[in-house]
Amino acid sequence: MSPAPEDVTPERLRTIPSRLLAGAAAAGDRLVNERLAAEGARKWHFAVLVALAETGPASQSELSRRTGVYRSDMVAVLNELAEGGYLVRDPDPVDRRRNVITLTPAGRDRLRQLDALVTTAQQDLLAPLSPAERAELTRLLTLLDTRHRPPHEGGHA
Amino acid sequence: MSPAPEDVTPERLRTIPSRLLAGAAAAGDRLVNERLAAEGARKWHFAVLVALAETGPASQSELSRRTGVYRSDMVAVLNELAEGGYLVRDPDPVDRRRNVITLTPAGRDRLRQLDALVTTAQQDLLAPLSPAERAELTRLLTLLDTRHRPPHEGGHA
DNA sequence: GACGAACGTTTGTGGCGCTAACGATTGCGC
DNA sequence: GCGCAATCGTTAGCGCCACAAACGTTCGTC
Repeated sequence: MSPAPEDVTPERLRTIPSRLLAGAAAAGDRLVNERLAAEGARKWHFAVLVALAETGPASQSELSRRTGVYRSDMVAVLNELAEGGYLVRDPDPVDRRRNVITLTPAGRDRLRQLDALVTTAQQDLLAPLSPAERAELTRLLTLLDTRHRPPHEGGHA
Repeated sequence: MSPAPEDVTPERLRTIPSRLLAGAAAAGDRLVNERLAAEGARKWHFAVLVALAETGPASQSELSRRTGVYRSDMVAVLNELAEGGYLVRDPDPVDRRRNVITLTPAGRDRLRQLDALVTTAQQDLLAPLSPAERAELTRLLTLLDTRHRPPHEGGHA
């Protein structure tokens, strides 16, 4: 026990890293969401489109692992994207438990559109920082993220 | 099958600052919450206790501004803390619209207890970083936070 | 005395992370 | 072959959190 009577630092709340992180993350989410919402999209839509564009057609559970969206919630996201004609969901002939999700040309266009919005949102978010500071922040956050990863999804390509 | 030249970089999802921020913030929140939950508390309880300890008795709306908890949600938080005997809620004699929230001795003890938990959680969160990196991260996050503040609540105390 | 604003409170909404369960299918051990 | 555990997509639901809307009370001001 360390019995310090008046131990509370002034401005204590503003110095707690997890609170600072939460605040900055909220600001980033707000920026991204309001821009995507203007086009009727949410960040998950973007994440799924990126994942599909990066490595081609994939199953839902693979998309779930790569984007961080839960398989339960992935269903609705894919429904919405399919309604917009941005992707198609076909049963996998080689494994009939799975669906094969494939990006359509419209989906590629949509991705380019949303990507532009997300990119400018990032610039606005990081506007208070110099280029060197942005790079350093990104580096530090990547360190934290890779170190504090949820259990599964380890190594393979 | 090869995508367009202007297309997405591999690992694009892992390089988006708002996503990195969200991931790190989630890790921090998870660490803090699971420790506080072990004592039957949540981070709002801690935030309110800190605010009260820093500047003494305050009204609910003032606590709301200082902690970032919405006035609507503040009600329940104060109810829970009052049930535990950590603070008392009295009508303000000089302005009968307000309540004066006052920390009890038990509240001070509770604060010390929770503060210890939160502090170790911060250490675990920042464990992957060197002391210099932790300071730099805190500095950068503070810059982002102060620059991206919600509208109201400008300067004075 | 009327009016607009602030305060505390209740109620509701939507996003998000996560759990539980279920039917269909698969691969594995035997 | 056959049973069994695991995987996949899906539905339903919970809890936390940020936030909006509305209401009665009270204050300040005119």
